[in-house]
Amino acid sequence: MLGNTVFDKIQLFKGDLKHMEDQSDVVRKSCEKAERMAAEGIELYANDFKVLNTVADILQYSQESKAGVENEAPVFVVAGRVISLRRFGKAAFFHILDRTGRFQAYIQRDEVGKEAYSLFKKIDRGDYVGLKGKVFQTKTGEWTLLVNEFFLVSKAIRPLPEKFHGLKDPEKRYRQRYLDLIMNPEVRDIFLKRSLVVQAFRNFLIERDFCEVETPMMQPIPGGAEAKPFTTYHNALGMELFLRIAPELYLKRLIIGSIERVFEINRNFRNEGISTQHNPEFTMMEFYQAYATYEDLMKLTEEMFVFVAGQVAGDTRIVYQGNEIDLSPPWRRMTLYDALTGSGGVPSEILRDKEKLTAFALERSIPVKKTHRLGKILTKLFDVLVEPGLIQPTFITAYPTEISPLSRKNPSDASVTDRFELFISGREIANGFSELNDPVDQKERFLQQVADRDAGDEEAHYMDSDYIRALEYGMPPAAGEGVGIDRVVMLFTDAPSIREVIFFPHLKNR
RNA sequence: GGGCCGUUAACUCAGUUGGUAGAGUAUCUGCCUUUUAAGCAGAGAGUCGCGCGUUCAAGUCGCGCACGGCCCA
Repeated sequence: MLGNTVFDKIQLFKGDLKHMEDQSDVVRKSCEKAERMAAEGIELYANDFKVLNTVADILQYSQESKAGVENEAPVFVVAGRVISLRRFGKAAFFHILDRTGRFQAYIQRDEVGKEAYSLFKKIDRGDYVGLKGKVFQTKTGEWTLLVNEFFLVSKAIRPLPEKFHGLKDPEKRYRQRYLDLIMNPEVRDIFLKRSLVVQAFRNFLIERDFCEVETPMMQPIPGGAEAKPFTTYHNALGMELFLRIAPELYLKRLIIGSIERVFEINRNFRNEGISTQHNPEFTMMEFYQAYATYEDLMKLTEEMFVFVAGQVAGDTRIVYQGNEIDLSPPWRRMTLYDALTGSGGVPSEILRDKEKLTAFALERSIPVKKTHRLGKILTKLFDVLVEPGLIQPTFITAYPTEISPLSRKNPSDASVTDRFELFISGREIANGFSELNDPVDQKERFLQQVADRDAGDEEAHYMDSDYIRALEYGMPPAAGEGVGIDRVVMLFTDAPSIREVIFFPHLKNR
């Protein structure tokens, strides 16, 4: 069985850990060196060094102090990883890295004493050390910690990547992200910014009385989006489960449960291709607000992005891959039909003619299947002909009802829904709509989806009778929206690939 | 799924028309108490991604496969 092979691999891995014979020469020698140190009574992995300061504390003090006051200077107690090392016999310069940054230290035998200095001589780049001392300025003016007491905190037995070129190979950067984070400061900045983006979205919604919740990641019926799900199996329940493709139907159950403003920031899973724009698991923020319409949400979205931009970039103008993007509202709005006939160049007279539209698409080698209904063909055309050109923030509205099975129909034209998608830099960033709260209409929409699925559309929605029943208890009018967090982070960090904003993007097994 | 490119020491990379594998960093030894890719002298370190083929001889040529990157669908 599959399970056995997985366990076999784990056993093999344990074996590798026990014996390091097949390691490289460098690692083998480091292991021997560490063993010698341990044999001398040196604690390689002590856990009693009490850190009192960060690199940021020292930097702040240095910036505020003036040269020549070192006598009254405070003693700092810091720890960090040695990331550079320049030895001069009886003295050395080195930089340490902690969570707040990097700082230079200077150690002299005459300052720390012979015993501590002989320990220091056994230190390698990559080791964690603890330092006590005061700051001073070197000849070149760099603020530096003059080490008065020196401790080994944790020994490394693998060398860090080369100090000047660092770690470049993208595959190694993703598989060993910790090395990427140590060696490439800009990578650390990207992920710190990601944390700020998430915090900003969260604060914005909490400020407006939204309640943050968590709904199932494992669902008996995958719903809320058109996508292929991952499947899994629960042994005790004896049932197949799906990793969620969207939280939508659960969040709307909470709206029905009178949590009238609700949001979730969490992972979705879609069993589809991997590219610079797609990871199998990605972070989505969805929020729902009772008594709001899709027009309210477009306005809210503009305000939200201005807020996030302010928190993260300090400006509503950002540069993404060479394009300046201006997030200041109001953003352009146009219907899907206008976009297609406008920059899309589709003749308006064929927009509702499936035959002619299919021919039009195939002429441009846009893959359209016979099973596709009109709405789907329109979006395929949009994806190729319009989307890449939507650099500045743009709301596209009035999506066909047949491709929007959870959206409320437009009151004056039932063929389209009160829905929008937000595009920035040629990519879909958000999707929102007035929610369909009529259980009878919803059931009919699901039935149509089931028919599509039977006709071979693997991405069509499933019938979710439990959700219909919830709607039958009455749901207030509401509007909801999903925001692709990874793509927003890409915008604010100028990242060309989604893999640059996800710590551990999925790769094939080695 | 298709096309192009890549995979050589722990890291970054050279490697000519096919002829016994190279550099810098890192490691080890010695010297060096204000360096910034510190410096000087010496030494060790490789399943050239994997397999098959062509050849007297393959890191190099051919075919297949694996993994990765970019582009296209």
